[in-house]
Amino acid sequence: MPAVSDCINMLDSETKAVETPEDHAEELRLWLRLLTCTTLIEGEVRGRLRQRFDVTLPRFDLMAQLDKAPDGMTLSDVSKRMMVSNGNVTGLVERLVESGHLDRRTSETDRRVQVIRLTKLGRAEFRRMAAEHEAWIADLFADLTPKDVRELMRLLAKTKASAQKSAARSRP
Amino acid sequence: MPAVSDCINMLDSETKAVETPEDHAEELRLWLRLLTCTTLIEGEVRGRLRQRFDVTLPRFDLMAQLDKAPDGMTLSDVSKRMMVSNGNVTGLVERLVESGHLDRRTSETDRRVQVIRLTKLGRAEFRRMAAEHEAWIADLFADLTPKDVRELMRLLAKTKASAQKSAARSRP
DNA sequence: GGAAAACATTTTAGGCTTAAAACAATTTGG
DNA sequence: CCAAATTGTTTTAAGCCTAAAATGTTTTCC
Repeated sequence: MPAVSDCINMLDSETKAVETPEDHAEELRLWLRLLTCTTLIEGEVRGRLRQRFDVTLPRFDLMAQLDKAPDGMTLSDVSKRMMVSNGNVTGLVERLVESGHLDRRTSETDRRVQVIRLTKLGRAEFRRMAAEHEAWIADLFADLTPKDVRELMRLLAKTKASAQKSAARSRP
Repeated sequence: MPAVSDCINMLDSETKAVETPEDHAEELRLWLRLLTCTTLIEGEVRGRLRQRFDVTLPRFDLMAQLDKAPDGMTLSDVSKRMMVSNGNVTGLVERLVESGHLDRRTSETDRRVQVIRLTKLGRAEFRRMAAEHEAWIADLFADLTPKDVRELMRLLAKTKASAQKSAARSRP
């Protein structure tokens, strides 16, 4: 039979991970910095889009998706690509159809599906905005060298893969 | 007097930046990847907070700010730290006071100012959530080596500085 | 001292966002 | 074939978020 002191030691050692949890302060700081960068840039782009073109960022993002898909996309496609909820897309599309930027029609092969496309107006306006938008992004990242950009791309790819794995683990 | 062909060449050369704009596709891709990473992680954290603690991410973020400030913060401080609008904070605080997590009082030295603090309940609940939250973040970044983390920190610091400079340029 | 500027917060109006439930159409498997 | 599961979208209820205007307070500076 172990002595009392042994029991205490065993307990301490067994529960160590709980009592003195590992230090993940670095990862936490990294996450906060990542979030700060994104929030900063996103806010800047949002403001410039509003001031310059009187358009919201979500509308711009949706149009950007459609610009890459001349044959149109389904609402589900858009929702997955933009990583937003289905209901969100429904509302966004509604307003963009209303303003004449989007064309929405029910698929002829599957009546559940709505296919949306940019209208001529929508495409023209998007192209005009996209050109300036690209210049803004270039300016926001202007202090990064090409090497910095490559390195960030690599590390963010790794981050994305890591996060996706973690997300998959959390819902089997 | 220059020949016609010279005029054309001059025109081409002078308008080159407009006609064949510089290629900033790399920066654009970087921005999209940055945004994807953040959205992915943010969505994951949001979902886990909701499922595990029935709390929203903005509430958690606000409580995190206050946990670091035992003497409380003004609404403006919070608004700047969280990089959200003033009105947004007003609403968030209202709901957290309502639920008993926050204490709000008018400053005695400046009657414009509202000072908010975590209540005992608020602090206890936050600490409980924060412990798990830190583990989630560690897991989401699990595939990054310590060197990756350091390098990302460095590059994101550079990115933040670059974006802040660009933002300052755009509103003198 | 008092008008004007600056500041902190709230209000307003509109849009964005989500999760969950509801609905509609298609596919699947007995 | 047809009931059950799946898929695509919309609806609902609640909360988040912003920009701009409004309100109340303090500071500045003639």
